[in-house]
Amino acid sequence: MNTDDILKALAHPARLQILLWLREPELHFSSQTHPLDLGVCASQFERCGLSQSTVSSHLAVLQRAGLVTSQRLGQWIFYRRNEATIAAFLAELSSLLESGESRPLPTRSE
Amino acid sequence: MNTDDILKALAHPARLQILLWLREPELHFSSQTHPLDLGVCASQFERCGLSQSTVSSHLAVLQRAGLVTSQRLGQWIFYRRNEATIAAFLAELSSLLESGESRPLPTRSE
DNA sequence: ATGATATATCGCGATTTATCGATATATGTA
DNA sequence: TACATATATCGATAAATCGCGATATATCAT
Repeated sequence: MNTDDILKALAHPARLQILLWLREPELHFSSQTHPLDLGVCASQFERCGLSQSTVSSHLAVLQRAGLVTSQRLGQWIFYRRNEATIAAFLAELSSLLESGESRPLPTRSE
Repeated sequence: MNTDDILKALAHPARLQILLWLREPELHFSSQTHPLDLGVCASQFERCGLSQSTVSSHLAVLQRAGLVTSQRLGQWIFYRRNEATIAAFLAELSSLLESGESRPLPTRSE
């Protein structure tokens, strides 16, 4: 888990969008004929408006950062989020960035 | 709070390093003669190995992203973390990226 | 006013990233 | 085998980012 690589991977709107779409495959990719449990077909992400080759390149960046995994099934390659890496990254980033100050105690309301 | 701008700002090791240094000013900038409550002098960050102009540019990126604020005092400009924005960003990123399993999903304004 | 210090901005070259079309590779089908 | 489909890779161009020195601006001190 390389935090710098992940931050770079997230620093492009199309790549972030892909990760967000993959949070709810059944909502965004219901048109896919194959079961969504396998993942989402690479070609599905061309809906972001970029060409096939560009989308392929973005998926490679996400995969190299460890944010997604892929699985070939016949001619198709299905992509899924790598929840373990995503969770580890969020934990790491929070740990790094969060204020070191001891938090003010919550005030008791009524 | 623009999540995309913040992600881009964090996607450079020197800028991330500056934010991390600013978490504990008394630990990293004890050499500063001025009180650290004011913030940390811009020139202090040249310890990352980059030139004065480059450091100034990185500080401007952090400030435009809302991650730090600055305060002029005489010839010096003191930088501090903007804890509110940092916390809001972390909350937003977690909300966006965390696994959507059995959880209401946020909608994203482009 | 002069000079010194701190920071920002400008201008430029170097590097990286983004994007595309074309092509290569892998698989499936007839 | 030949053809179609899905994806990756290649080559080129464009755009963005990075980094620097030089310079401008603002403030302080004398």
